[in-house]
Amino acid sequence: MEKRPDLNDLTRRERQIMDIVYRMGNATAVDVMERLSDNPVNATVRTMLSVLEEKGFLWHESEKGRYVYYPTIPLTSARNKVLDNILETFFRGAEANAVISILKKSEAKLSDEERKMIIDLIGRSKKEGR
Amino acid sequence: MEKRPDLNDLTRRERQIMDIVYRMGNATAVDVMERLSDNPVNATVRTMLSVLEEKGFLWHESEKGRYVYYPTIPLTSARNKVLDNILETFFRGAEANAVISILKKSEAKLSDEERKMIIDLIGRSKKEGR
DNA sequence: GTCCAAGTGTTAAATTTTTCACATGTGAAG
DNA sequence: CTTCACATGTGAAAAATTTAACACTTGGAC
Repeated sequence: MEKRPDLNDLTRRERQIMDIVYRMGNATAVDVMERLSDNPVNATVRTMLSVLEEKGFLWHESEKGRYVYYPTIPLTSARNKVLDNILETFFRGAEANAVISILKKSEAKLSDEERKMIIDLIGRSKKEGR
Repeated sequence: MEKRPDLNDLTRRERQIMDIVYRMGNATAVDVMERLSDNPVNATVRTMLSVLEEKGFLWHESEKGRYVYYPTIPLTSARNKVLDNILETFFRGAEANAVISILKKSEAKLSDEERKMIIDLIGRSKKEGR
């Protein structure tokens, strides 16, 4: 039975690396190395990338002789997963705080559509809730 | 120079334990042990709790001879920190998706005040943005 | 084709994390 | 005040993570 990759099982270093890959969309060993604050040696990073691939978190394609790594779990799934997690452990019953906190950070960036969608959701909650 | 505790520096086990403590508000060794899915021995958990205390993530008080552990970083700070992190690495430019995703999960749970506050924030963004 | 800079895989060592056995301390009941 | 169930602290082994040395490939410039 092959275990499905779960972002919660990552070790510290693995997590740092996956964060970089998600942030960039894809990444080579050099990309990752450059962004790690404690400057590990290139070979080190490559080993970790291989490990992550073996564990099923990454896959790569070879482009002009260098490997470009991509996450196997798509960004959108990954972020919903992690969001669920922090809601569950840090925001139970305080979801509104999360929403408010995010909105404060991104005030000016909402499109009209997004605004509408959010207001819709709130309206619906008003009807049902209390 | 004493380093300030940073939730991003946690090892895997440490993170599991801190999650439990945050979830419960406070916790004894037994509490933690019971909630760890792979049933480590009691002494193991206690060692980890000591380590976490030494690193500055927890403190304890003794209550009828047993230690009750509390996070040093208050829940509200902690959750803002982790929220920042995931917004940064997973939701850049897609903050609205985060908001929508949260609202869908907590539709009925908003108080009138919260609803108002959220709508306010959205309104403000409308004025400034575009 | 030859060369070189820049890749890669592998293996083993170094370090860190995690585990647990064991000795010791403590509160409450009798 | 003795006892016992249930705490705690510690030290050292075991396991896991992380590092890097070394040997081998590969693409592109010449």
